[in-house]
Amino acid sequence: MSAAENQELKQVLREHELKATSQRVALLKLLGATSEHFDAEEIYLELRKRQKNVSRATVYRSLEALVDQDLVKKLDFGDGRMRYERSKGEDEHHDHLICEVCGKVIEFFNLEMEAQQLSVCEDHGFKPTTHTMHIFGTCSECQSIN
Amino acid sequence: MSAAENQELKQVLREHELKATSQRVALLKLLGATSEHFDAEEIYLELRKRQKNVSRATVYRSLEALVDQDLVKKLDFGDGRMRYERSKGEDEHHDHLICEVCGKVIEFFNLEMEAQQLSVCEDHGFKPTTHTMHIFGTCSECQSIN
DNA sequence: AATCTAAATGAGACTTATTTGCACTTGTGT
DNA sequence: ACACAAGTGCAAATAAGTCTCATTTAGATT
Repeated sequence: MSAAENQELKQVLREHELKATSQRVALLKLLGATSEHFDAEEIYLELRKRQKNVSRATVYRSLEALVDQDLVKKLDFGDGRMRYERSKGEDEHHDHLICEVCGKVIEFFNLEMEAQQLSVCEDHGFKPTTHTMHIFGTCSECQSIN
Repeated sequence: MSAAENQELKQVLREHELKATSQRVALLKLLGATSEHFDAEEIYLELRKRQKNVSRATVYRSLEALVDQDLVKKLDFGDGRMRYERSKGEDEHHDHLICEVCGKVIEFFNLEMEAQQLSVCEDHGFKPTTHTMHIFGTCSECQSIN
């Protein structure tokens, strides 16, 4: 259906020196359509449901390529597999609240905190490249269900 | 040699309803003697060097038991294997600066940052249990070597 | 439109980290 | 000393991700 969107995604890929294969377009479309944080296996299964020809290897390789190009972000929630999300606009960095009950992930950004991080790095003469900040706990909904 | 330390560690284990086996004592002793962050394989190899009878399965199972009892902390530096460190005194929480060049891990604690985290949680009606904050980058030594 | 070629893909074998099933061993309470 | 649940060792099993290599394809070239 969304032939226009497809063209757009192909263009994005080409701008990043990546061949615009149907697999990559489908992958980008999938990640773009949701704010969920899929793991590689979920992506693989979902793509299979939609278009037959994708392999796990391609999912992994495409994800790596897209992460390299900052089109996709790779997240580690500490449960043994990586999650992926479509990168939002430039530098739209955020951290995560992760509900241990329902698994929901809430994104947040806090300037003060980022500033504190830089200050800590300075104190140690440390030059930061990236960071991960994950707060685990119970989200408001799961608290009330309780 | 340190018969006294051994007794002490056995006591600690018993207080946590864990049988004080030689393997667990050795494991605790190893982790207690250093501020390094070992992975399971390193622990396994190191214990083997010291006393013959340990298996990987036991290392993993013991670590799990010790983590459950908060005697040991399990850390995820995002490189595909878990690291372990002996828990320090009560609530002696800290976060990590991780050098991507030499792999060194620097621990830090910043009260402001912890406060900010609580404030973020409050904003979202989120009840936190734990969090991980890892800053990746280049440590001062690796910067000067450069 | 047909052709060319480096990049990408699929299938499946492989690796690495961790878990599990099960028979055997060992702390520890009595 | 004894009994038995907790703990252990071994090897086989998973799980996530990587790699090899033969085949396909996007996209540049004619």
